[in-house]
Order: sequence, then C-alpha cells, then structure tokens
Amino acid sequence: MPKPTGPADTPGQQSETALRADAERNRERILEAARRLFGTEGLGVSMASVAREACVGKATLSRRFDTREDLIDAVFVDRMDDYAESAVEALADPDPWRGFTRHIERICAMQAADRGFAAVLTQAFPTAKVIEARRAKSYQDFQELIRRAKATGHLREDFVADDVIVMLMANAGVIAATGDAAPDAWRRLSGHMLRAFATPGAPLPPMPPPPTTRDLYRAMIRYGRPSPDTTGTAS
Amino acid sequence: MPKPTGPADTPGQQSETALRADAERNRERILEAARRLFGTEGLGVSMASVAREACVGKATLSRRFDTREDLIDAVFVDRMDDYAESAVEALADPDPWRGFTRHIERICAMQAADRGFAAVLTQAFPTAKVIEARRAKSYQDFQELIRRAKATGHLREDFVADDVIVMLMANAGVIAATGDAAPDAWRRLSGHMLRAFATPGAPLPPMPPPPTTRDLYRAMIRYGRPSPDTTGTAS
DNA sequence: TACTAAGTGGAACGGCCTTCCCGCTTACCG
DNA sequence: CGGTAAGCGGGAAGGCCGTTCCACTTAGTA
Repeated sequence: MPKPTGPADTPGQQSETALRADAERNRERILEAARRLFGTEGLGVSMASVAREACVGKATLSRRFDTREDLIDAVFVDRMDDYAESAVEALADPDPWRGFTRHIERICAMQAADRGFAAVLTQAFPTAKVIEARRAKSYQDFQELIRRAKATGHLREDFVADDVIVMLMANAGVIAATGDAAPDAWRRLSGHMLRAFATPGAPLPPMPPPPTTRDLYRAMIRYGRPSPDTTGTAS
Repeated sequence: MPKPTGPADTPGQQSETALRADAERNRERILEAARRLFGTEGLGVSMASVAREACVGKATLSRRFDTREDLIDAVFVDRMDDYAESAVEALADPDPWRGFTRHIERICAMQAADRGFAAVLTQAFPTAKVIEARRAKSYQDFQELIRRAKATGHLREDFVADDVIVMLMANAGVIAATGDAAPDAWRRLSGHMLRAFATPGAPLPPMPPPPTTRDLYRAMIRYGRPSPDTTGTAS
C-alpha cells in the first residue's frame, strides 16, 4: 500500500498521493501542451486537443485534472507568481509613480505574451485556490502602491484599484482582437491608459506608435475564429 | 410575376428575386430572432439556435442566408447607419472637440447596448458590403473630425483615427468580460480613454464612477461561458 | 377553382467534442 | 526477480453543430 505523505491537502486539485514516475512524466507533458495551447489559442481549447497535443489518451488527461479549471490552475501558477511579484517590485521602487507605471506596463505585457493568461487575469476561478491566492496578494500590494503613487501627486486622485481590472479586461480585448496580425497594438492602449491615470504634469514613458492601418485591418479580418475564452465551469 | 413589394433590395447577399409573402415574413422573423440572440449572446450563436428562436427550420435559415456573414450583414445594417450617422452629427457640432467627445461616448454606448454589434465594430467582414460601406464612410468623416478637433487644441496631436479602433476593441473586451454583472463598467473605460486623448486643459465630461468591487468580481466569475465572438468565416 | 413552382420542416449525415468504461501495460516494492 | 495495483490508451455512447436532401404544403396566378 503506497500510503505516503498526507492525503489531499494541497490546495486546488486532485488527490495528492504522489504519482508514479511515468504518471508524473505524463502530467508534465500535459502541462507543457496545455501551456502551449492556452498561450496561443486561449483558454477554451478543447480538452481533447490538449490530450492530442500531449500525446496522451483523453482519459489520462481527465484522470489527472478532472476539470478544466484544475488544469488552468496548475498551468498558470508560475505566471501568477510573476504577476504577484510585479507588484512587489513596484513597491520596492523608490519612486512610487515610476513603480506604478512600470507595473502597469509589465502586467499588460504579460497578457500580451500569453493569450490564456490574459483571460486568467480577467476571470475568477473560485476553485483554483493557487491562482486566487496570488491574485488577492497582488491586489493588496497594488492598493498600497496606489496610496504611495497618489502621494507623489502624479496619480489621479480618483483612480481606484478596480480600474486596473477594467484595464486588464480592455487590454485582453485588444489582444484577442489583434492577435499576431498587430502584435503591438496593446502597447498603444497601455500608453493611453497611463496618460488617463496620470495627473497633468506627471512624467511618462514615450507614447508607443499606433499600429499601422494595414495591420489593424488584417487583424479585423483575421479575427473571428476561435476566441472562446470559455472555461467550462466545474460541474 | 410577383410584384416588387419593397422587400428590401439590400445589396450584399442572396439572390434578389423578391420573395413570396410568407417567405418574406419568415425572413423577418429570422432577422428579429438573430437580432435578439446576437445582441445578448454575441455573434457566434449557433445557426441552429437562431432557427429555433425564429421558429423556422434550419433549412429555411440557410436557404435565406447561406453564410453567417450574410445574416450579420442584414441584421446590423440599421446599427451601422446609426454608427455612420454619429460621425456626421459630430461634424455638425459647432464645437469640434465636443463633437469628438460625444461621438466617442455614443459609439461606446452602442457597443454596450448590443454585444453582437460590439463585435461587428471590431471585425471586418469582407463579403458584407453594406456593413463595410458604412464603416468606411464613418472612418472618412472621423478623419475630418480629428483634424478639426486638433485645431481646437484639445485633442492630442499624436492621436490617429486607428486609435478609435483600438479603443473599440478595448471596449468590446470590457463589455464581453463584464456583461450584465457590471453593466456600466465600460463607461469608466470611455472616461479614461477621453482623458487619454485630451490635452491637459481640455473640457471633459465628468468621470464616471468605477464599478463596485463586488460587481466586478461577479463579472469575473460569471465570465467564462459562451463568448465565442466567432464568425464562422464564409467558406 | 385549379394548377404549379416557390417555399417549407424534418430526417439523415459527418464532424467535433466530452464522459465513461474496459482490457492491457508497466513501474515499483518486497 | 515476480506479483500487483496504478496507470494507460482507445473505443463506445451521447450531445450539439452545420449541411444537404426530399416529400409535403401553399401562395399566387390564370
């Protein structure tokens, strides 16, 4: 009877009875495949295609992660670490306003780099404990950052933490709509957003150039296919 | 020979041989059903569900509109008229900057009022002649509006027409993400965007309040289900 | 009124997805 | 080693979607 360490107390997903070596290897392959597909296609890719990409049976996938949300949780832990870390870094900056602007730019860039992650930042996954913990932590730190940034006089007084969530939703929209037809369009948005958040005299990074009309049009055409963003709520 | 009883000789789609009375009635029912479903669920609802909602057979639907794009074109003609009209109205305003701000607010509101239309404004449908004509017209007028608004000194010099497309994509993202859990979140975004576009002293409408944290969180949870935005490219 | 072609809905089909199940393989412990 | 249960893959069943075909209905005309 392999009855190793404590039973099921790791947050989030499945039983935690320590996998057999080959099983663990498969688990890893699934995570890699999912990371790849989520990144390029968005959350919402079929579980079947994840299994196919990982070269495992469909059964193996759902045995390891019985809901899509579990898979998402496992895939994006690292990214959420980076996300939470960004707020910490921002707080560490001696100039809170510079910390603020860089934080905004960093998290927008994180969204742009991974389409699935862009969605993760704008959705809540109640059962994904790990993700939600990181999100909460970042939110806390961000509140403090706001307080300090306002004290410099460069951040608008009416700015609130939830504005950043709205911004992330907006940015996700731009990223989903432009895809790789206009891969830098999001920079233009984040440039605008910083200008919206800043008070008149505040120092700002230079405004990124707009995407070319041609690229934007290509993006509008290309757009259309598979942007499900679906989560498949746990049953 | 059936007479040409104004059954809308809309360009673009199907044969235009004037439908029989009952067929025309069905066509209308399909359009109503599609308008309703596109508005609440987004483009991307299954053609089958449109047929069901319209109480016609699936065959009837695809006989009348052989591609989803045709249906979209027919459904959104009026909305696109309003859209193009908004730019005209803006040009008619003696104060170009006020015309500009109102135009921005109006088109964002149009997106918020109809989820399908929000998608239409950020996608191109090469085969949907009617829609594309209106879009082009609006774009032209908007260029002129920009020119005049810059002349007032209230619009940033580095603003370009394509910025409004990026903004529409962003707004569509917010609308898709918040749905009716936080139905006014988009106003906050448009408020930010106007502040981003304006030069320091420019007169602006008051900043809309942010959505409540509670509503935003509900939106993040609720989000996830079926926001396909898909178009089903014509084959 | 009677005829005919335009118009109809449902059945059938192929594709893709998910979930469940079952017989085979193999890692690991003794 | 060798036995055993953990782990595996794929097939079956069931659900939706979109398309196509076909026998029936009915609007409009003569």
